[in-house]
Amino acid sequence: MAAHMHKTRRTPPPTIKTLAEITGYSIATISKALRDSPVVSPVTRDLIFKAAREVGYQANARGMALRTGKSFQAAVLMPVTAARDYEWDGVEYTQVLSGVSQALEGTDYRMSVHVIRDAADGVETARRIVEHGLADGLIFSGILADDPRIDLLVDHHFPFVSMGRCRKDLDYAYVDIDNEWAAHAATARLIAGGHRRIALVNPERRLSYALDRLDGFARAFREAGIIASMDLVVEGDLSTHFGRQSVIELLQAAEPPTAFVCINESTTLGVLSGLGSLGRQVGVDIDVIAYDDINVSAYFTPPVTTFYQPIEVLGRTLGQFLLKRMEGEDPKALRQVFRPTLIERQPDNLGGRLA
Amino acid sequence: MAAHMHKTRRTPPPTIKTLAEITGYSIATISKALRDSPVVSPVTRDLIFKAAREVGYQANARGMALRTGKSFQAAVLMPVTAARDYEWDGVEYTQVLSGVSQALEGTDYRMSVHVIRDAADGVETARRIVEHGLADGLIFSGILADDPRIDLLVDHHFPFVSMGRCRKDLDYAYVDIDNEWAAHAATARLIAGGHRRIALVNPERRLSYALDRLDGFARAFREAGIIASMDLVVEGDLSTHFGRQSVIELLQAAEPPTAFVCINESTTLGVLSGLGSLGRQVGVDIDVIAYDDINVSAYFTPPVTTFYQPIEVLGRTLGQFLLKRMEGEDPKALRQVFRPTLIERQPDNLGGRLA
DNA sequence: TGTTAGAATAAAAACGTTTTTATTTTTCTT
DNA sequence: AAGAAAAATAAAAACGTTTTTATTCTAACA
Repeated sequence: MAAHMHKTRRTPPPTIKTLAEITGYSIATISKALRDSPVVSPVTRDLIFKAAREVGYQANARGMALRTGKSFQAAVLMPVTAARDYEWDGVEYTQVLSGVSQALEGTDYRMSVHVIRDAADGVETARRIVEHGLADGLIFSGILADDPRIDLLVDHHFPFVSMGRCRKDLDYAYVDIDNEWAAHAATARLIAGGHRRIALVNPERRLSYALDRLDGFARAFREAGIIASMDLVVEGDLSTHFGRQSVIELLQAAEPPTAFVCINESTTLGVLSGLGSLGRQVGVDIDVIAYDDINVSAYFTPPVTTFYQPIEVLGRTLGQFLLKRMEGEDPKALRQVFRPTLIERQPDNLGGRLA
Repeated sequence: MAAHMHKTRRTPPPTIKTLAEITGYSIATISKALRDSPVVSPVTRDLIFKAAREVGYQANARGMALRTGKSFQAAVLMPVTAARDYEWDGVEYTQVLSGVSQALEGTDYRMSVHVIRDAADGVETARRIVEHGLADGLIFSGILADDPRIDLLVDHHFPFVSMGRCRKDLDYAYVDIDNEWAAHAATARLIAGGHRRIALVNPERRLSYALDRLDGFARAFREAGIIASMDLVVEGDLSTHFGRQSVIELLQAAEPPTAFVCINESTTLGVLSGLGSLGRQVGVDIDVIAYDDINVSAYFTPPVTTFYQPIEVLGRTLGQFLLKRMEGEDPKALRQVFRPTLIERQPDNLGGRLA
């Protein structure tokens, strides 16, 4: 299809020196003009810009990098579980990357992705990035209640934005989902539907948002004046397998749950699969409220009530915040907590039989 | 937990010049020694390495980059659909990134991810990467039957490995899944089970692997001496929504399908959802064979037969090939086609009633 | 009409490498 | 033991910027 224009690319790309020759100014003036320095007169500035546009000048990133010590890289730590069998896990990360990349569009920054296998790997990678100047800023998620990466970066005054908050009171920029609120809302909804024995499928407790969810869960019971079913809280990786196993175990309890609050769609699929294999029907024998990562809960049979927050928006905010942070903005001004929206797909009251 | 060692990092990181001062050699000798040049004597080489190890010397990437003109970046083009509603799409890309990153581990290369919204964006991004030297090599997927990116990169002698083959006979490195084989195997299995009217849920026809699948589909019928049900081939994005819609439309046909071959798990979930809403039971009224991206088909109710190929392995191979390609290896030596494995979860013969 | 302050521009140095060229040292010939 | 060849090392240049310092030019002042 493409008519071969074959731009016999033999001329090296124009540099600041090329512009100097064309315009007759020195490279120092060219550099200052291009960076809009006030010391260069407006008329020469325009002249130089025109020339730059004509020859299609693009600043050489390597030259800039060496001189300034910057890398023009925004690094993202992407967690990937080592467990071979749970491949769904981490799936929503494409959305994060997409969002960050959107925010970076049009800037000099590129997005580099560093895959991390576990928490220790994450700290190690963060340290390498800081000490070797592999990037000018960092974005990461999976925040622990006490996250060594945050300590490290705050210590080194390295610009970063975390997706999630730790439980320490430090000055850093973050973007988060209001997990306490969401867990509370889900639990309260089920309690209002008549449920008393509610299971919470939660991540490992060292994760900060696991605690947030526990808090919300407990608060809903407290506000209703009911003893919270803390014995029905299970913790694990967020795999489909884990969801399925949890159901099978919990339903064998002496006082089994009549409802489930699930942390993500992966576990939810497992929960539904487990319920199906035990012959329990969602909406009849049991209610399920989930958290919608990748917008697919509508297709579960039956569709379940979820809380939904498009991750891409978080990603975009992360990127925007990081840009500002790298320009030196106060981290305390760069914080945002998103509240997911409730999508009601079921009455969540076992058809009213519990009310 | 962490005892604050607080490495009052005031000394700048050691450079080649530092090593020169320590050892007494010139920076030229240091550089050559570190790069294992044969002109430097073994004894001084060892001396210099020892010193380097002692002070923890790490070559400055920016200096190297400027001098050599390389960027030490391996770029990956990550497609993200603009469509707001289909968020599952592209989900398996975390596996690709994980694999590539594994291959790059321990090398000087970093992985930079460029998000692309559509085919045109992909070409544009590839061009920018080549012309501005944003990376030393490129990995991308979603190969079109006639893919302008491949033409562009071959033209410019730019190192790349594609995930998928185009339909032109060019010298380039690729990693692919044997889609023709897989589609053939799935279709043949259903034919053997007694099916005659089989639907194929396929991607858009401009994608190279859509054609591969069509070929395999048609071949299975041809080999069985049966007229292929080409009227039951549907093409679209690979969203859950599309899968569901396809089922609903196809089952209204005069001669509706008795079986479905699905391209990925996202569409499969849609297909199952559609079947469920029409009251059809998989394994009873209809058979479904799918392609397993993210290893979650086991949890569908009922579990369906799939072909499975861990994407991470492809990613790792992509990375390994790219490294070799960047070192100048012949692209024709860097080609691999993976055959997925069949995971039988159903008899796929409608309980024998068709045989 | 010289001085001089300020504006505009130029020159030079620096960032950390690699590579080309030059110099010194060692080893081999005879 | 002198000379040449080979081996080892050093010096210098270069990559493309930015920044600091130096120079030139213009205009204002006395």
